[in-house]
Amino acid sequence: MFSQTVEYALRAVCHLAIQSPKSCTTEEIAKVTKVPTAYLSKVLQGLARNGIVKSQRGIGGGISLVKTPDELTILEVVDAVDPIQRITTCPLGLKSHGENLCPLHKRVDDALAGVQEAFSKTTLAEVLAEPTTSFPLSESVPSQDVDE
Amino acid sequence: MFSQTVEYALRAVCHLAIQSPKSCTTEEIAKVTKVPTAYLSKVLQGLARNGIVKSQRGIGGGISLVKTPDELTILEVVDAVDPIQRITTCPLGLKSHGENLCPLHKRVDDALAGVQEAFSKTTLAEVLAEPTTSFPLSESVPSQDVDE
DNA sequence: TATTAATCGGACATTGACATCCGATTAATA
DNA sequence: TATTAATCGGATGTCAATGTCCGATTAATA
Repeated sequence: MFSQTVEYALRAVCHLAIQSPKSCTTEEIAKVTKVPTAYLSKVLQGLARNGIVKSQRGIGGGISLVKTPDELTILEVVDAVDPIQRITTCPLGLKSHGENLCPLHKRVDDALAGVQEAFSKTTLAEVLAEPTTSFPLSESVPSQDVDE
Repeated sequence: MFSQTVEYALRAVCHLAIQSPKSCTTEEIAKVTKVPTAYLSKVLQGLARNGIVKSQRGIGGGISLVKTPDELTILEVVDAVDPIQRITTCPLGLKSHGENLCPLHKRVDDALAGVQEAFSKTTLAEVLAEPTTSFPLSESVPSQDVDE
């Protein structure tokens, strides 16, 4: 239902949020998120083109978030790599339906709207802050931060 | 987000529900739903394998619904051709997450659950009964049924 | 200025979704 | 029993998503 690319992008952004505002190399993100390095590179290029991350070439370079984790929603990430396509006009091209979707397509579009709504209301910061026994990308919940 | 095949299957089942309990030929369904005939044939075969429709070869044959429209949900149709895959275990294979999804994957799975929930609550009969200015697969709302 | 560490972007390979075609099969009926 | 109307299922084609590889480019620094 969601593409592999969306899953990869979310993992990557999640790691970047954890490390924020530090930048990370593609290599490092790939290792932590278990995404094929070469493909992740393409995904990150997409995120960069759409203003979610910025990239810096050369020594000391890497990828970092453009926004802070509390300003960045899951929806923005999803839409950057694989936009949620709402149904705006009748897929059969029926003239009389136009903007006014028939009940069938209305139900489907409502489902899409629900996903969009849910994703738009969740920031990366919220995902990372949520108290839980399992922490994104990590085998254990980070206890007290050791040091930096 | 939803596959072309899901869209086609919903259209086909919708027409079958309108004609229910009559059976229709693939050719006829294809014409009304504007789906490529040969491909629709494959989609219908899938629906038949999964017990949504039954098919009858030979003269006077065709495709018909197994259930009545008020017993058949959108979810059953969707799941028959392209099942909504919930996230049951950590996609990264992290041992400690197991059943217990991290907040990131929990949000994504919640979105899937929402779609599943919505689709499971809508029957084909409801879709066709809903008062509206646009009727599924048709340019005009069927006024008084002419005759049969 | 040479070296090193990093991303960029183009070419290519693989796979699955979407789509087409057609001979085989099935069933009604003249 | 021959004809006709219908689905079935296998072979094939096309294209986008996924994934790999590598030379070009960029920037820090010794």
